[in-house]
Amino acid sequence: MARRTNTRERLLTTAAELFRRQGYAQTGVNEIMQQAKTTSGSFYHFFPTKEDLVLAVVDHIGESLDTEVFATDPETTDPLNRVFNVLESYRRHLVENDFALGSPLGTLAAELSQSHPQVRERLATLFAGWAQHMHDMLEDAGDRLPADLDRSALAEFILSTVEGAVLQARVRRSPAPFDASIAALRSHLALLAVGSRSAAPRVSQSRPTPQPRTQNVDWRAW
Amino acid sequence: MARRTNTRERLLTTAAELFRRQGYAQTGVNEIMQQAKTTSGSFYHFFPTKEDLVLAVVDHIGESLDTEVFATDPETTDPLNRVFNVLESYRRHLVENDFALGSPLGTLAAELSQSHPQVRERLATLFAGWAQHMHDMLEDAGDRLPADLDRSALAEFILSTVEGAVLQARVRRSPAPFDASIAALRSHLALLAVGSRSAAPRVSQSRPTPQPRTQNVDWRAW
DNA sequence: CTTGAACTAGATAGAACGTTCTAGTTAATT
DNA sequence: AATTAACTAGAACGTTCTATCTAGTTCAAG
Repeated sequence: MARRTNTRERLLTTAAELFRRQGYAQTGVNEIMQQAKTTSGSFYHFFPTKEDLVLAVVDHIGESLDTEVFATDPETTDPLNRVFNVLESYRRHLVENDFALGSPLGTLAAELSQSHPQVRERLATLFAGWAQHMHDMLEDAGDRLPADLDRSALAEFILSTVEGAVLQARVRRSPAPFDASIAALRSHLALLAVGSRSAAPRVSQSRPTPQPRTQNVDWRAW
Repeated sequence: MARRTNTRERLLTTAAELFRRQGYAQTGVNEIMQQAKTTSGSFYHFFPTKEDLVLAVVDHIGESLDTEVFATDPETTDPLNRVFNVLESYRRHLVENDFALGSPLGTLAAELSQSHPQVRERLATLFAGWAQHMHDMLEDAGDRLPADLDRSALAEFILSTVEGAVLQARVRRSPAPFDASIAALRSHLALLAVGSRSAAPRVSQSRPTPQPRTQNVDWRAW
């Protein structure tokens, strides 16, 4: 039976944004219904409970990780540039929304991982998927990183850093701690690359002052 | 007027733990009252609203940052060891509570930084204080780190990493992503130290298998 | 002993919440 | 045109929540 309306989709995307902006408990089903311009009849036709909705939202986030965050940018062939383009997309979401939006995974994870086991399970899968995507990029870097480097561990490290960096930026309402964190990550990868090659790229240790940037500057640019 | 009972303190510590374990919205004042063995009369005698309580909890967390997390351990004089002892204390809280407790700052920050401006402000101060403490330790490391290294940025980087690492560990219910993140942080500091000295410490790039550890092993041990 | 501020007890109020229910309307299928 | 499943509308329900209210008890100070 083909779907006849887009109400379900409207509820899903509305809820996704509201949850990301203000959390799960702070977002009432009434608010979701109003903003999605529908009523409780439709809401409960598509989602038996509010928890079913958040589970669908988590799945939806999982899809957008593949199709948006980690969508292979054909113009960026350099794997390490792709790594920092992902981080840059987190930064863009922060500043474009005045630090009102958290990380898509992080906000729900912090709030629900204890009380909603099903949500926690799916988020765990998505975190693992995120790290896997990052791992693949690091693999693609080939011999530009040391052969004995644990790329899975490094991927989880990068995930930790970006989640914490978003959190700090949100609370401080400033891009500074985010930028400092990502700059240090750049420095780390540069140092690793130094160790694995004879030609040593220059690594600035001083605080960067990031500018609006285009997509394909060199990954050591900040 | 001297305080005659410890009810206020009981409410405060009970709320602090419950908020950290299950979040602000998930924790009702009834649950706090019951677990603190008092009634609503007392609750609202000390805290006019639930928000006043969480503000007091945040202040309480701020104090315990100074007195517990960053209390100068007199037996650990090496500044870089002190850095990783702090991170180790986060790990201990995680495993000793089966990943049920989040970071004291992180849990409230993720949930309330958008909807409760006063909470957000105080948390911002505490994040800055955390980074300042960390910065001081890095300063204490003196010439073991490069002279031109931005120690404030590095401190914020460490904070980002540990907050994200706790989040990942909570969601995955495993210490592995935490350990991977902290190991990478160790590696980063080691690499920085390499660059600033002639004698190069050995840095293992392979995944660590952390053991229960005593306080004063060398900071490169993992 | 009296007074009064500090504190406690617990019933109850009043709003907000997620959810249910009945009565529809819409549109594809036969 | 009739049928039927998909979907919508919105009032109402029952629960849970924070907060209030009244009536106390306790205890240090005068």
